[in-house]
Amino acid sequence: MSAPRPTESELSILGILWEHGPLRVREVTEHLSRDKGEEVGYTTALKLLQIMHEKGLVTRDESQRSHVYKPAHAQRKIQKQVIRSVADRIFGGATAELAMQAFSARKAKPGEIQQMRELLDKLERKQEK
Amino acid sequence: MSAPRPTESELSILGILWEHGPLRVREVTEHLSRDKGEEVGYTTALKLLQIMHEKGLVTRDESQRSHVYKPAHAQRKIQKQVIRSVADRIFGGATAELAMQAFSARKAKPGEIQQMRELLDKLERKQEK
DNA sequence: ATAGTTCTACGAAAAATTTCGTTGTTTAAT
DNA sequence: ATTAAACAACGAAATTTTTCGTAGAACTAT
Repeated sequence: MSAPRPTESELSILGILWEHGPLRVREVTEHLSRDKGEEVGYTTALKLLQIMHEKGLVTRDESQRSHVYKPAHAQRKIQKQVIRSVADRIFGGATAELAMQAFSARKAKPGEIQQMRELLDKLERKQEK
Repeated sequence: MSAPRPTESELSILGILWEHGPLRVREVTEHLSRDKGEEVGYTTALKLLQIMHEKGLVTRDESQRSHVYKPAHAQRKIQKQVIRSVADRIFGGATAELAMQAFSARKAKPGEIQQMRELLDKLERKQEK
């Protein structure tokens, strides 16, 4: 029962749910509209969430009249899935290359550089064994 | 005249063209089939390339009967575009986070770790100014 | 109670993307 | 000179994804 690959819109919704916790359709609609800079219809968001529910991409609490949705899978898991897909398509599979491009894509904060250094140290230690 | 955002299939084709140089439709078809693990029709690939040509995603040399296609934009440019899109959707815009996930996605080679260290040094020096 | 609002469910329209069949032309082989 | 193979162009079918309208149930406030 592996999760089907989310579409673009579905990824947007998952992003919203991960960032802003369990949400009702109305709230998802608002976030979606804001992110997109363009009004999104309520039933549009509803339908998307219903489909995602069928696919097993989200779970929902139906105890209240307005159902409350949350992602069915860990953010890390889906992120990794997408990274692999992108890497395979346009980086020739080179995730390290992807990582470097990503780091250069926007100005890094000092904390982020430090964090990356620590990651590198950890990876290196793991290798030496 | 900014490049329209490529679809998934279009990205796959761009990936092939970047990796294997200017190609004819037949060759693209073969790569596509191989990557996908499933036969792709010749006219399917042809049509995609024609559409990409209309959109300005590829250029082609028509001096020979079988046209030769190549990407219209630098690999780096499109890569960055996709990275931003992915980061905004499911990383809350955090490209640094995306980078770290990517680096962990597959086992890094020693050279890659070194390369990333150098990138960090460079970025840090740039910041200190 | 009645009217207005909010919600789910659902089907189907609309739009976007991908796949394919046909046609006519050029090249290659017999 | 015929026949066969390879090609571009094109339209349209097929599929996938997104958007929307409508109906009916549940809740709210008068």
